[in-house]
Amino acid sequence: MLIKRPKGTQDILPSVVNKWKAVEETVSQAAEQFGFREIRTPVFEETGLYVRSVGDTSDVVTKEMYTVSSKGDDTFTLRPEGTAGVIRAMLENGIMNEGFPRKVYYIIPCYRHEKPQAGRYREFRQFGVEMAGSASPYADAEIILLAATVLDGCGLENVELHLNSIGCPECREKYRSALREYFEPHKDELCPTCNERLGKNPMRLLDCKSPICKEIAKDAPIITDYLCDGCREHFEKLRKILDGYEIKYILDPKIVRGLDYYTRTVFEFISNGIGAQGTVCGGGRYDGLISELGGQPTPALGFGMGLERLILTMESEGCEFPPAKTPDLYIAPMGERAQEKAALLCDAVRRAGYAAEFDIIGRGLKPQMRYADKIKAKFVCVLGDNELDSGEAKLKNMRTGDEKAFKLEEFIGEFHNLLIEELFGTGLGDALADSIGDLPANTVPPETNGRN
RNA sequence: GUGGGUAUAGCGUAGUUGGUUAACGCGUCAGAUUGUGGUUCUGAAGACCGUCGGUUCGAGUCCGACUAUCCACCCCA
Repeated sequence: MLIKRPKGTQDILPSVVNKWKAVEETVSQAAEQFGFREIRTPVFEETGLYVRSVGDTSDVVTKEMYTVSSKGDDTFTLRPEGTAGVIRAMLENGIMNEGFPRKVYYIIPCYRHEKPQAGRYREFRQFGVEMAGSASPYADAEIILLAATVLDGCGLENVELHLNSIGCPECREKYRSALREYFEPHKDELCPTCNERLGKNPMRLLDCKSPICKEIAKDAPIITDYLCDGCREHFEKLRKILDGYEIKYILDPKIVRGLDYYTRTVFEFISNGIGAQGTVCGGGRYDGLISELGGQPTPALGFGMGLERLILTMESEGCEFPPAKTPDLYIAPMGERAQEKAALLCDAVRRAGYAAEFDIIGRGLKPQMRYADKIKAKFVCVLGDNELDSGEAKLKNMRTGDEKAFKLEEFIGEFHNLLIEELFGTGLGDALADSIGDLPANTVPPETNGRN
C-alpha cells in the first residue's frame, strides 16, 4: 500500500515547476523594485504569537492551527499566515530601529487545517509584504500599487480590487452598535449562524451568502459613514492617490478581514474565474499589531497573496508561462569506450556553463535519439568507434537537422559557436547574447582540463 | 464541522437491461536489413475495477458502510 500525500497538500511536479518559478520571479522582482527586501522566518513559531496577533476568537486560531507540543512545555504552531512571524522577527532583531519605513517581503508556505476545496489547501504558498513606520495614505497606496503591479506583471486582466476602511477600534465600536441596532428587529429572520454572529461579531453578517440575510443586509448601515475624522480623511486621501495612479477599485463595505489585527484600510483582489475562493490577494493596515506584539507603537500594513490561487487565475485567463529550460547538448555514446569519452566530454561542456547530458542507461542509438528529442536537446553528438578512432565527430542541430563535423579536441569551442548561431537563428539570441557572449569561446580540451 | 458529486493500468476514458480471457487513447519499453529523433506501422509490459460487507448460480455493473478525492457552505490566500 502506497503512502499518500496528506489531505490538502499538493505535489508540485517537474512539469509545472516552470509556472512556479515564473511567478516567484515576477513577484520578487516587483517587490524589490518597490524597495522591499526578502526576509525568511521559521515555518513554526510559539503558539502564543498567533493567538496574540491573529486574534484568539478568529477562526484561524480557534480551529485551523496545526499545533504540536514539544518536549518541554512549549507548544508550537505551523504558521497559518506570514505577518505575525515577520513582525516578530523584525522586533526581535531590532530591524525596526534601522529607520523607517522598513519594507520586507517573503515567499513562504503556510498551513491551515481547513477542509480542502477549489483554491483552498492545507498547505499553501503565499507571497507577502509588510511595511512598518508610515501612517501616511501614500503607504497604503504603495502597498496596493505593488499588488496591482504584480498581478499586472503576471498578465492578469480580470482581477477586481475591492476596497474598504474598517476604521480604528473606536469607530468600529460605534459601527458595531449601529449594526446591532439595525439587525436586532430582524433577529428571527436571520440564518442560525448570523443570529449567533449578531452578538459576537456583527460585521460578519454583511457577507453572509444566505439570500434572506443578504436581503436584510442590503440596507444596513455602512462602515464608512461611521468613521472618525482621522480615519475618514485617511481613506479619502488614499482614494485620491489611487485615482491618480488610475487604479480602478470597487468600494466594498463587505470587505471585512477575518484576522483581528486589521485597522483602517482593508482590500482584496478578487478573481472570478477560479471558483468560490476567489480572493487572490488580501491585505490592509494593522496599526495596532506591533505594539500588541511588544514593540513601540508603529503604524504598519501589508498583504498576502496566495500563489496557487494566482497560478489558477493565470491559467483561467489563459496566461502564457515561460517554458522550462532544455539541455543544450545530448551526447549519444555507443559502446563502453565511447561512454567513457562521453562522460568526460559532458563534464567539460557543463563546466563551460552549458546544460548537457549523456547516456547512462546503455541504450542503443535509436532510443537515445528519441530520448534526446523528448528532452528537447538543442544539439546531439553521436560518439562511436569511428569518431574515437578518427578524432572527428558531428554535432547535429536537432531543430534544423543540420550536421557539422568538428575535431574532438576543439569540441567546446565549436559547440559554443554553433549554439550561438542557433540561438540567434531562432531569435532567442538577442535576449541571451549578453550572458552567453561571456562564456568561454574556446576552452581547453577535456583531457587536460583539470579541476581545481 | 455540514451538504452534494465522483472512484476502472502512470494519465485520460469505454464498459450495453448484472453473464466467461475488463476495452481504447496518451505515455512507457522494444522492433520495422548495416550507426541518427519528431510522422507512420508492429509488438510488449502495466488494473487484486478505492476498501469491506451484502443481494445473486454469477457483480466493474445492484445495495450498504467506510475511505479517498472534487465541489459548495464556513472561513480565507
